[in-house]
Amino acid sequence: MRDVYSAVADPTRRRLLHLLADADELPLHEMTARFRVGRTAVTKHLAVLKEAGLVIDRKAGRETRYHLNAAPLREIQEWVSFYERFWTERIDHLKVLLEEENL
Amino acid sequence: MRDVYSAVADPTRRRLLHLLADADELPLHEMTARFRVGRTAVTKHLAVLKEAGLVIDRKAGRETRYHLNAAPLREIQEWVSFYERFWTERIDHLKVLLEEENL
DNA sequence: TTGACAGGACACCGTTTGGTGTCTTATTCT
DNA sequence: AGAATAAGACACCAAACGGTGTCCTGTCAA
Repeated sequence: MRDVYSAVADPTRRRLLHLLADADELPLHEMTARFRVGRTAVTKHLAVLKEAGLVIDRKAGRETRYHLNAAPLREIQEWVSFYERFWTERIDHLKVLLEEENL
Repeated sequence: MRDVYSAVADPTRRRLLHLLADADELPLHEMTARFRVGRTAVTKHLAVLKEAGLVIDRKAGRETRYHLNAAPLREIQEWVSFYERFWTERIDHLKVLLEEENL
């Protein structure tokens, strides 16, 4: 099983997730058509996403269809939400208030 | 400048960010002490974080002190929040409701 | 002033990554 | 039945990555 952070680190893989977000289910060749890179490369990216649990694939005739599974992204959301307080501008005001309180 | 997603993809770099979140400012040697890897490796990781704008460094005497700058993480938060609706269980109920409405 | 400490700057190395091309198999269409 | 399409399975490659060790230069303290 693969780390969800590194799965999402690649821009091509993020684009793949976005395509799947709009389409519910897509066959490999249809996705490949929207990229400059070849089929083999796209297959590899989808394999990485699958290892991270971000996509589910099933065979339908001669094509392999992929489906989004966003659940593992929760880990990233929770992780990043921890840092939320650091970019809120209110933090500066709070700092001042706390300093005043300590005096 | 470096992609914030790939900057955060490495677990060691995420740990570095967490250390800085607790400490406001830390010199290199103090961070190195908390890792198994050597100083050179830690320096490289901090360089990556700096390229992504996630840390700010300044020289103080013979030590280099690092400070967290979480702002670039907003991009990740916004990106991941787009997928939030996919893991909310209410989405299933909404789907059913929309289907009923279309009939 | 001499030694210890902090860290920049390299050179180096094995592994992973993102990509290619080719061959083969299974499925669909005519 | 025969052609075309979809995709798995390899082998291969250059570049990036994460790490090391070594050398050199400032800076602080005895």
